[in-house]
Amino acid sequence: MSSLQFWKPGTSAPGSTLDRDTQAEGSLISSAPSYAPLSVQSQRERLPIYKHRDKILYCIEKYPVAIVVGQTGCGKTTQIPQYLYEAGWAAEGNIIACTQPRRVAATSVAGRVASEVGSILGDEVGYTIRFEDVSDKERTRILYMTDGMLFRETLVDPLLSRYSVIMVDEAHERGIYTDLLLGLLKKIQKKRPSLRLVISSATLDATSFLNYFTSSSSRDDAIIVSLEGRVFPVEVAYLREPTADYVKSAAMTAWNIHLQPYPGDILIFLTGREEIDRCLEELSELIPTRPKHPRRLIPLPLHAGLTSDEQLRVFDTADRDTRKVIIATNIAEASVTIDGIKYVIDSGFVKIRVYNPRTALASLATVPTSRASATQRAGRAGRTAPGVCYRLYPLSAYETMAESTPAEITRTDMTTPILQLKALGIDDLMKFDWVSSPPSESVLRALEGLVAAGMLGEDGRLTVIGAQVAECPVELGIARMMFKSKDFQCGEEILTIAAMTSVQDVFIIRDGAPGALDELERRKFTAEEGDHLTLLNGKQSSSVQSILCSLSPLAYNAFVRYGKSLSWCKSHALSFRAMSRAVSIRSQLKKYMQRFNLPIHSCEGDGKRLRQCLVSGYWRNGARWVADGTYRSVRGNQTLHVHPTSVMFTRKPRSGWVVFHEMEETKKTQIRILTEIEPDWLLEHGHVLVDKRSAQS
DNA sequence: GAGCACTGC
Repeated sequence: MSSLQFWKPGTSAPGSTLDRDTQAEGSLISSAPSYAPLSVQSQRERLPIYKHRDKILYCIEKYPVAIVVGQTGCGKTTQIPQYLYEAGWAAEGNIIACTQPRRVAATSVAGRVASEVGSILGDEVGYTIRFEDVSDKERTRILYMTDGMLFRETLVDPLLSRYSVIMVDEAHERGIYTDLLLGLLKKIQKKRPSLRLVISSATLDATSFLNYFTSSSSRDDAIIVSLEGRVFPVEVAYLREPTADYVKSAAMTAWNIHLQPYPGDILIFLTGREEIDRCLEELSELIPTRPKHPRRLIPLPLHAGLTSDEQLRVFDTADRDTRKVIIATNIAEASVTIDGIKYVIDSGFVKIRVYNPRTALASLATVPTSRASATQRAGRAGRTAPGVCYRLYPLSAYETMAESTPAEITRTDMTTPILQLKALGIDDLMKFDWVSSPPSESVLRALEGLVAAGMLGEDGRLTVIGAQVAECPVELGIARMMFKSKDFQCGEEILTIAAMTSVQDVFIIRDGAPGALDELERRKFTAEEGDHLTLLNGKQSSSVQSILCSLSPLAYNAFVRYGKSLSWCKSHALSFRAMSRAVSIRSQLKKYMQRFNLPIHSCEGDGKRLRQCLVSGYWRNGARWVADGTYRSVRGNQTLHVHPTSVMFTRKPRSGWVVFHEMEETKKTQIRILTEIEPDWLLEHGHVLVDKRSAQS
C-alpha cells in the first residue's frame, strides 16, 4: 500500500490524501496558502518584538526574574540586550550578559548585534566561548557567552559581580550547564538582589521556571512576559494510521510534496545516520519515476558526522527549477537553522543519551520526541513564510508524548558537575535547589567516585587536589592522569592523550567504497599496546619515538609535524576540525598543568610508564580478556565487546588485561579506546576502591 | 568480526 493519509486536527473532513497516484485530486492541505509577499523590514523598530519593549523593560525593572516566552526568531536574543543597554542597565561599568547553549549561537548573535549597534565586534558588543574571548574588559557592555562559560566564571567570581542583568537564553532546552547556572543564579540573587535575571523559554516550560523562581511567601519574585507567537503559521498534519516504517513513509511524503506545483524546500527529521542513508536510497528509487517533472529534487543528508563542507551544502541556494530535501538528525532542530524550509516531515523519534548510574553505563536510546520538541521541529517550516508540518504518527501518539524532554541533568554522569559545585562551596547537595533534581543514585555514585579518586575526603569535603581538578575542563579520570603524570614523568604525552580523548569524531569514514580506503588509512597507525598510544619509529624526530594517539590512524604528533594541514587530514581520513580542536585543548590544558606546578616531561618512548599513568586515571575501567574474544569488567564482571574502531578489535592483549576510556551500551555493551596493561598495575596505581576490595577477598 | 543523537568547559 503506497498511500499515506494525513489529516489536520480540527477539520471534520479526512483531510488530504498524500498518494503518488491520486495527488491530482489536489486536496493536499499544503495547497497554496495565501499570504502577502514580505517586505524587507530592516528597521529594529519594526520587528514584532519592538511593541513589547516597554513591557519587557518594566518587568525587568520591577521583578527580580522575568521569564520571557517567545518563539525562535521573534528577536528576543538580539533585541532584549539592546533594550536593556539603551535603558541604562550597562551604566557604571556593568555588563549585560546573554548566555547560549551553543558556541555558534553565541558568536553569530554577537556579530549581528554588534552591527546593529554600529560597533566593532569585541568592542561594545562581544562574545566569550572556550578558546575565544572577543570582548574588551573595559569597553564591552553586551556580552554573549556559552552557559558553560558563565558557570565556570562563578569559580572565579562567585557573585558574578560584573553583571547587572543575566539573560539565560534557550533555557527550555535544559542542558546541564543551563540547569546548573540557574541553580547558582537563584542563590546569587539572594546575596545580590540587584541582579536581574531574564530567562528565555518556550511556552510549555515557562510555568515550571515561574514556580522555580517564586517563593511561597511572595508573588513578586518572578513574572512571565509573553511575546507574540511566531511570525508565520505552520499547519500540522498527522498520519491517520501509524506507519510501520517511518523512513520509507518520510521518503514517500517528501516525494508527494515534490509533485505538488508549489515551491519550498523540505526538511525531514530522522534519528541517525543509518536512517538517513536508507531514506536517501528510498528517495533515489522514487526520483526516476518522473524524469520529466519540471522541478528537480535534490536530497541532502545532514548530521554531525559529515565534514563541514558537506554540512554547508544544505545552505546552497537551490536553482529555480530545483527543490532541496534535507534529511537530518536532531541537529536541525536547534543547532542548524536553514531558511527557506516550507515543509517539515517529522518521524517523531530522536536518539538521546541515557546514563544509568547503577551500572555506570551510557546508552543511546531511540525514543519518541516530546511535544515541545515536535513543536520546535514544526516551527522550522515557518521561518520565512507559512509552512506545513507532516507528522508521521497519529494525533493519538502525539497526545501520549511527554511535554518536554527530560532535563539533561537527570540522565547524565554527575561526577564532574558535583565536583564543581563542591568547589563553589556547595556542600550539602541534597539541599541544593535544583531546577530538576538529578536521581539520588546518580549523586551518591558521583560522591563515591570522588572520594575513591581522592578528590573528596571521607567527610565529603574537597581535598587540595580536588579543588585543582575542579578547575580543569576534562573528565575526572583524565584530570587524575594529568596530576599523576608527575610521578611517571610523562606529562607531555598525557596532555596529548587528554586532548585527543576530549574530541569526538576524529575519523571520518565515508560511505561505501571510499569508506574502505578510509579504514585502511586508519589502520596504518596501529600501535601494539592499543588505542591510546602508538610508538612510531621516527628517525628524524628529535625524540627517538613519538607518541601517536591512535583512536585511529590519526596521530596528533603527525598532524602537528605535517604543519597542521587540512590536506594532510583529508588524505588520512582525519577530521581537520577535530584535530585543530585537539591542538587548542592541549594548549589550554598545558596552562592548567603549569599553573599547578606540574612538570611537563616526556617519557621518551617509555610506553610502560605512560601506560601505568593511564591506569591511574582509568583505574575503574579495567577489563580481562576471555577466550571468546570479549572482555569481563573488573567492576561488575560484565561482558564487554570491543568497539570495531579499536586497534584491539582484532588482537588479544598479551597480558590479557586492558583499561578503556569509555563503555557504552548499544545492542551490546561496548568499550572504546583501550590499552593493554599488566593486571598488577590496577592494584598498584589504581585506587582505594580496588585496594579495599582486594583486601576483603 | 563490525558501528557512529547532540552539546559544553
